[in-house]
Amino acid sequence: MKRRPSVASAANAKKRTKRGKNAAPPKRAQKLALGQLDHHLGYFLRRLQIWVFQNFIQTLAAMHVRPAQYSVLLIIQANPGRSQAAIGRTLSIERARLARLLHELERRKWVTRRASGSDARSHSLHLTADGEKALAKIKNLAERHEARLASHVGPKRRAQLMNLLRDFG
Amino acid sequence: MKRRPSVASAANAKKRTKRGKNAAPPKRAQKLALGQLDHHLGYFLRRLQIWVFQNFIQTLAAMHVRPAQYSVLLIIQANPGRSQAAIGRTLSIERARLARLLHELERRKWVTRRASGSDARSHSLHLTADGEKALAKIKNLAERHEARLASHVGPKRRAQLMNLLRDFG
DNA sequence: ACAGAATGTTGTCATTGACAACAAATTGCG
DNA sequence: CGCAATTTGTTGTCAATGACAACATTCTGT
Repeated sequence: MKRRPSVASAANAKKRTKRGKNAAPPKRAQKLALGQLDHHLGYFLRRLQIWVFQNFIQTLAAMHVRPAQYSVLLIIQANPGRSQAAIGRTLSIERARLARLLHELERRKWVTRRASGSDARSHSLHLTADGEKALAKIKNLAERHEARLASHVGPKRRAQLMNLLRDFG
Repeated sequence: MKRRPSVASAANAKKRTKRGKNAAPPKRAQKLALGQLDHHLGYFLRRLQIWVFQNFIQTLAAMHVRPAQYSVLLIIQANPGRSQAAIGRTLSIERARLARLLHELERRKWVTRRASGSDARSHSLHLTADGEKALAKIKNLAERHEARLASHVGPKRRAQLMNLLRDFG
């Protein structure tokens, strides 16, 4: 910050007013008007999405699993033997990023990549036994996360949001 | 990718089958099963949020405004003269990031930072005349974005989502 | 008056999304 | 069949973002 000579004026006399019970809250608690932001779905969508991801990451911190990794593990479990391209299409993860993400999962011995019998370019992805075990633990934590989410937004609101968001692909 | 000798087998004979109208779609269109992902609000929340932000960025590409910049401009317009700290608290933008974001808006002559009369540490933020003009254009584009969003998710669903998301923060 | 908090700045690091170039393999089409 | 275009996976790079630490300056509370 550029430091400049103080320009203190008499204008801050009102700061000395002692606050009655309906007066303004202390400065650090003030929230400002949202203006037009109040009419943008994306703003509220993003705020909740950030809350959800942060809670997920914290809740699963013990397993060091991030949301994208979790989603890839689930998709491999539900669709064993598929290629990176198929998984990337399903989750909208770009090829380059998925390749690096899978390197990490392979390094941890959770995922194997075998040669595909039908297409020598592609890998056939499977969970290892370790991967299945880890994913079981991870799913437990993910359920805890989902419960916290429900109590944060309200179970009813959570269900309504699920319905609205799921069936519109 | 590691290149290995082809292991072509007879197993791909079915690839020659000609597809009837109910047969599987071509490989590149296949979507896989979601597994447990289908029960996670965060997954669907994130997918829609990504769609919204990408559409926003594309729709406002002519003005080179990103979502975070837009939100800061709106908050300054709705609350002229406030400090960076107040704006950061409202939008949950971290101090360091907001400082750099405002440097950029100041460089573009959309925002000014005057010395605050009451607190020599803080800046008093205002839109310039240029900033007001630019924001008017930006708001027009943002309305176009919001209309596209409504036609993507359905106007009714959009309204329901707004209600669910807005009044719980 | 003085310790601790707040404000804004700069530096650094990790994650993420996007894009380009590449080798190997497959597909499509004449 | 033969060859161009496409697909698959890999690596490299860049920009945006979020997080955190250190710092000088200023304010607050007691």
